Amino acid sequence: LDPQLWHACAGGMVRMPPMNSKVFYFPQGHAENAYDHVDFKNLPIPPMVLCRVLAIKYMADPESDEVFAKLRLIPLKDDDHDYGDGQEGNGFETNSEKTPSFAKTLTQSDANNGGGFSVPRYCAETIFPRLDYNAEPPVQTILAKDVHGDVWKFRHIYRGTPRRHLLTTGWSNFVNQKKLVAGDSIVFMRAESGDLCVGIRRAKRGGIGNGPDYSPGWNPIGG
Amino acid sequence: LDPQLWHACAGGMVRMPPMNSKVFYFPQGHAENAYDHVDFKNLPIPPMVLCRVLAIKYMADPESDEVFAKLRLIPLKDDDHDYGDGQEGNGFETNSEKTPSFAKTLTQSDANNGGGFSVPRYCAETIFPRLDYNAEPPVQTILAKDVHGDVWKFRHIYRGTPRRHLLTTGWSNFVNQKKLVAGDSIVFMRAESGDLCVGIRRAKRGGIGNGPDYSPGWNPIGG
DNA sequence: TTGTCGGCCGATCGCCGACAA
DNA sequence: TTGTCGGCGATCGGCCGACAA
Repeated sequence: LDPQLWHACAGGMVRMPPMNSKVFYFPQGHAENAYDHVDFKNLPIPPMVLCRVLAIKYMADPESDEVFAKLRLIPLKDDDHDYGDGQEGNGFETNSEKTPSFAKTLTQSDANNGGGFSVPRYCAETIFPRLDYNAEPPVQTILAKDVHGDVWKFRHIYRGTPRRHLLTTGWSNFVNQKKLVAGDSIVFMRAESGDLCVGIRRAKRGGIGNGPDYSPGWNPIGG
Repeated sequence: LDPQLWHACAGGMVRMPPMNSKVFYFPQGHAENAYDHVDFKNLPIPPMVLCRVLAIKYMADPESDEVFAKLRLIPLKDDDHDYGDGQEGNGFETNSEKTPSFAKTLTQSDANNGGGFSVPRYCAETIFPRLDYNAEPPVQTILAKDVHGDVWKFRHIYRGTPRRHLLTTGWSNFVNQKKLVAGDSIVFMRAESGDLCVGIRRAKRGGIGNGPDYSPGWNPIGG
């Protein structure tokens, strides 16, 4: 999976350590994420372990398209305090080689069957391929690659009074295949190759404050 | 799973040994059914083992509804030749306590989306609940339990010129849910309780002589 | 007796601009 | 600028008898 698309899907809050950098590994935090609750109090496991990042694998769930990463870590000896070996950055990757991307939380109208997708102007003008506004109506076919490399086709049209950008034909198929509902988010990104990519973020369900009422809104990524 | 429905789905060619009867177990035949090919030539396993049937479990695949059975066998000593202990029948169960059942291979018209199911007269008159032919048109709702105990609802009508029995509303839903195609078979059976039951037999696919051209036809079971 | 076909009617899908937040 | 709505035309599902094998 392309790291750029991975970061676009993960969102700006997610930072990854650079290769070969040093990180602290928290066994109990890891366990509590994977299981319900694990009591480390009586186990001979240190609360944190200084490690070096040997490998990073950017991945996406084949079913839900949700992204995650696998890190290969090797523990460093306690007395291995060579903080300044020059090879590594101390901070996180800033993803500053920014590829333009855009996320929008789906409204009821976006997710409704029989509806299209209302494309925020910023996304259409910044991320999508140039549209010929002289045509009547201005319309084009959009191809977008998802995290698995599958290509999705959409009809992109600029119409209505007042004028707005819409995805029509192909959109409802995408919603159904990906099982998207209002509150989920869609991510568009223009890769360095020029290809358009599409990813999704599922709304958190069932948690406190994550009821059926979602918060619609849009967020330029890493702005 | 009701043994009667199981036998109706399995078909008249399938006979099961009675409980406590003696059978020969063929390890290599078993292995070749489960795997591709197993070479027993250099293994210290006898070609057949005389066993006693301790238990029979009639089952159906949760996905495909296809039926199969699990037998619990215990090997008998070689010198255990008490053939005549009176408890057991020597032959197979004849399923002679016959519950009326009927199987039909689905035609293109049966399996087509948007079509109904053409009910052979014999099936409608022998298996289905009595239809009031004085009504205009003669129509009733049919409930049929599948191998999982799930109940399916069909509209059974007698119409057309010349008159014939059809399943309309509810049929295409059944076809889609069960992923039936032309060439598969459907089995109707009236249980001792009076309940109507429905099972399916998938057409063998991919084997020699099992091409897209199926052999339509109908077969009263155990006739 | 029953498999297949064309007709036809109603439901649904999905594209549209109007309108207002 | 964009979320929601009602309108409406096209498509599809699915019930029907005609007809012939």
